Amino acid sequence: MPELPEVEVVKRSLENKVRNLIIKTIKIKDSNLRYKINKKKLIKLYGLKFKKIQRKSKFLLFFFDRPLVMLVHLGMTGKFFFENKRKKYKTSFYYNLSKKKNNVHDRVVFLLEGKKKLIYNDVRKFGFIKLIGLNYNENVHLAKLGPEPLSKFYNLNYFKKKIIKRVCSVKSLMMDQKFVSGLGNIYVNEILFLSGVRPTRKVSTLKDKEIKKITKFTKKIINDAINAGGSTIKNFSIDDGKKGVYQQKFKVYGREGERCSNTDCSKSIIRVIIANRSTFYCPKCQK
DNA sequence: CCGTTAACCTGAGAGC
DNA sequence: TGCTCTCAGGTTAACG
Repeated sequence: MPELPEVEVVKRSLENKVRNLIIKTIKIKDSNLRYKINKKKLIKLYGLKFKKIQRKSKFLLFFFDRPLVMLVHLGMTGKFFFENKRKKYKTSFYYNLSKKKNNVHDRVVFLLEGKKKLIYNDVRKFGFIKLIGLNYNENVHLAKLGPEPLSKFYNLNYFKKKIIKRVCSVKSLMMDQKFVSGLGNIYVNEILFLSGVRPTRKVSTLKDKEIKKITKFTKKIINDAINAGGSTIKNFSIDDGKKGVYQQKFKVYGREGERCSNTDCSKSIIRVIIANRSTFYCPKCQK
């Protein structure tokens, strides 16, 4: 589901709600996420108090008043609900479950003090929750991540250095979390459109000027998307006022057959498959 | 090491 | 109404 901007919005939305709350009990309603939840490990969180939440690329790290870290990846459809007596808050990107009870995909429920709840809900179960130590940078999921798109290390020189030995398409490269961490299918499509670069281009053929555009528009789009509250797809209802609206700005993603948004272009957006993912571009504006 | 493909899981929406 | 098919914001094991 979520790429860097959405995970960042979840982090910001959740942090103030759970900070300093103590976990009373954890109910595992379905342990079969991407990795089976180790219940014996997870109950180490009983009695611990939530402190800060950190985001690393598409991962969330929950810190406590003990040296333990809860590592969460939302996969495609993972989301959090926060509930208090009066209200149920959803983090953005609510998958449409309008015809069914919306709690059938609750997987893990953290019962907090004051009858508050933090609920992890995940339709497709591609997300995961793991308990790790403070040396989280050595964790297998985090150790090999490339720089974040907003980092100063993601620039022309880095890009050129990394593509020397590679023969893949620019789309595949940017989806590779070891190259740059946090981008996904939507934002890579959008970045390449604004950069005027066709997703199928082999990285060896990229000109400096094009790489500069790609890094520049990466930062712009990711910043804009965070400021827009991320993108909300298949949304049914968001009741905490934090619904993401960046999807209104999509120029190519999901727009197969529609006219290119550039005013001087009359071509239609086409869709191809790259690395098993839908890829959208304008055949005229993207060279 | 690199690139590609399939697999993991569940539901929505289109077409018939 | 119901069946079948394709698609979905991600990651990674297995293979050449």
